[in-house]
Amino acid sequence: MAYWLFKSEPDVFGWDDLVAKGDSGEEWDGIRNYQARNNMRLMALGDLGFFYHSRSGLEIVGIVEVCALSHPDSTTNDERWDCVDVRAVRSFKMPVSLDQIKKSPELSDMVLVKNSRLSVQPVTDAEWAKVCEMGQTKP
DNA sequence: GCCAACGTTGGC
DNA sequence: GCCAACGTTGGC
Repeated sequence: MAYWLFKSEPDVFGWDDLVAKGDSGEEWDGIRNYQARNNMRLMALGDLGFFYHSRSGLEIVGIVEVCALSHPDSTTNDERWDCVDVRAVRSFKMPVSLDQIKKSPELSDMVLVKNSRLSVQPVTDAEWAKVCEMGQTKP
């Protein structure tokens, strides 16, 4: 199983919005970046991901699960763009801020730090464990 | 709200 | 195939 990180602006679609969608989850649509799309194409059912609030908030607030494999993005007719569906699994007890992540030597290689523009990105097993620990949340 | 960094587009 | 121009993202 692989780990990922999904970014969203809370003013547009935040963690609470995904939680409100319940177990059926929601399309992670609107991605118009090849690297992000390619990452979604690599995802398997049951893969887990962090949910990160960009622009405002700047913290990891929850864990999501991939509940539908990559499929055409329903918000466009452009067949280049695919997306997965995700559903909320659990909230972080303590959100983990970008600041904390930047200060943690173990997390200095996270894509979140190194390529802040990539909105769907891979997370290593070690990074996953560390962030969960910092957030006092079950991995 | 600004702007640096990055990605994409399109003329040549 | 290069690269200037443009558009978008996201931290600050």
